[in-house]
Amino acid sequence: MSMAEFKGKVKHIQDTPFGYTLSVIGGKWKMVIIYLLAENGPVRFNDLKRQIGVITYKMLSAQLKELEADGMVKRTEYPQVPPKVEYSLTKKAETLLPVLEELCEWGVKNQNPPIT
Amino acid sequence: MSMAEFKGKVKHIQDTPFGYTLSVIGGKWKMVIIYLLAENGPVRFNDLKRQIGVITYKMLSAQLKELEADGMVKRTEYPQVPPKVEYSLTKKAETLLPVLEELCEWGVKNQNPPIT
DNA sequence: CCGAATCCGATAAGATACTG
DNA sequence: CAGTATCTTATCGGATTCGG
Repeated sequence: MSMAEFKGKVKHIQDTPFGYTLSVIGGKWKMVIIYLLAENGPVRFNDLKRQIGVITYKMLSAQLKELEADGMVKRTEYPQVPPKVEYSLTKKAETLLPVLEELCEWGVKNQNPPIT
Repeated sequence: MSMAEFKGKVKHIQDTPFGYTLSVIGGKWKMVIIYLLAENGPVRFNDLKRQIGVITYKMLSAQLKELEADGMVKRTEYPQVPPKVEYSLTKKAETLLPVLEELCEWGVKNQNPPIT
């Protein structure tokens, strides 16, 4: 890598705080999962799948694992038969809810806007 | 209108205002594109590609088309050689910027949190 | 030349059967 | 019930090509 290649190099979005936010909530289903966990409290795996509707087991499992790794979702396993696992939001995730509310409000205002 | 007001009323997330918002900005690169257009004003195709860094021509082109179809991005073509096309945000997209700003602030607060 | 479409191999996502 | 394993299908990345 030469000096010339560095010259005028733009800072990549991935390295910004905004990029961090996107890495945490930018997955295809992550905001939906957070939205539903916020509404319906601690919820079991299959319930969550039913609420999302079209997601597959594999995707839900993967997204939950990533959200857990990023400290957004808490996984609670109850040692019983049949197994019971509940997912809920962490405090960190709850600090994001007001912003998601605003995204929701933006949707209300822009989904079927009056023709002006 | 808040997220909580939809509790128990809607079966599928995609039919809610929040689902609409996600359909508009939920694509893999869409928030990044809006963010960069907001910061750097009208910008040309290849400049935008350079700023994003890792995106391919194909993806950038597709995402811009979808954003344009959703009324978020304005495409201005200048009839000259070599071709020049500038992309900029619409007023609709600008109403979303305060929310994106909050997502950015959330990233600032949560990217490298103190160990507690 | 710049913006963008095309072709193709690589990768991610979907469907569903299966296990502890 | 809560996930995995496996196979199929759709999407994406990268190079190349095209059109103005």
